[in-house]
Amino acid sequence: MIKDKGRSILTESGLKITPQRIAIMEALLTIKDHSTAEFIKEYVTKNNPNLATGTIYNILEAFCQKGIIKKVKTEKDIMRYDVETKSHNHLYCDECDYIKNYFDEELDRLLKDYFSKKNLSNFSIKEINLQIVGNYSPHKNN
Amino acid sequence: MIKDKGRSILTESGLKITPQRIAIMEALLTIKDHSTAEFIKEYVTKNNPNLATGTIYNILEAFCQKGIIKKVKTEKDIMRYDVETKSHNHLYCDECDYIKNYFDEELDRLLKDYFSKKNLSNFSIKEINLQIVGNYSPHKNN
DNA sequence: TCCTAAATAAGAACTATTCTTATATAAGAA
DNA sequence: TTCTTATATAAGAATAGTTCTTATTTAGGA
Repeated sequence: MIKDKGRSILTESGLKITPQRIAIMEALLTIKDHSTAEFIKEYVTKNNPNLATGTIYNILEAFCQKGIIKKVKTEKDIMRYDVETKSHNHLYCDECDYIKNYFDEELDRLLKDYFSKKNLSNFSIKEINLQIVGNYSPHKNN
Repeated sequence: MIKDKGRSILTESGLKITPQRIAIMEALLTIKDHSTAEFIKEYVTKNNPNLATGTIYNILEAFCQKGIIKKVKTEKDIMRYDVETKSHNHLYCDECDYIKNYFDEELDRLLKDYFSKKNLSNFSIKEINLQIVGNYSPHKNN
């Protein structure tokens, strides 16, 4: 069950287990898609009407710092949060602001090999994000 | 001269030539780096103290639509504007919020070839942006 | 020179996010 | 279990980058 999965992720992270964190964890795992804070708020406040907006941002930030989720920036400048931890890149639709995960191990390897050959002076690489911008059809909105 | 270059870019674009547009064009060409709207404002208002903030955004937006410049978002979520039109990717420093252009034709070719082989279903690629996030040293701030 | 659509100035409005402070609570200690 | 205390949360004010509104000005064609 998603609730148990969420709870165990929290336990492993070392974060205090609170109802708010469980609710947001559950929302992230259920929604799956790259949710905005606002969408998460809508989802979560159905059952937890008093959950404050600031708390949502606090919790999402805490999850980011523990590596449970990752921030993804959209074309339209709103932060979205990604629960997928497996290495992947993103397809950005520039019309509907939808982001789709793009898994491609071959591509990952290609890039990794490429940059390990290169030596970027004065720059140590932490991660490489490939934004594939284009047009997703049919459009999805959330 | 930069002023002439700016003016001729404007003429080619078909945009009306106004003192404000010339000033911003000149600023972009002089600063070169990925400027924030605020930095451009500071630069431009030295000689044009009445240039309104909204006008700067309008003009930058107009330039973007004509393809003269491109928007680039930083790690800290502030919009920056890039005058470089040659194909390139970006090095993002996650500490000093500096963005450096990264030119690499071999990489461009590699990616282009890779995705022309692939067939992403329901998605037509317009452009591929590689964000190379890491640590730029020494740090630059602006 | 005149005309008109387009551009600008000024500043209010907006919105995603962060901050502040008082209150509540998780979870280890006794 | 109850107590303790550092941590988390609620509520809403504050912030900041950006957009919007409206009156005024201006570029460039007629």
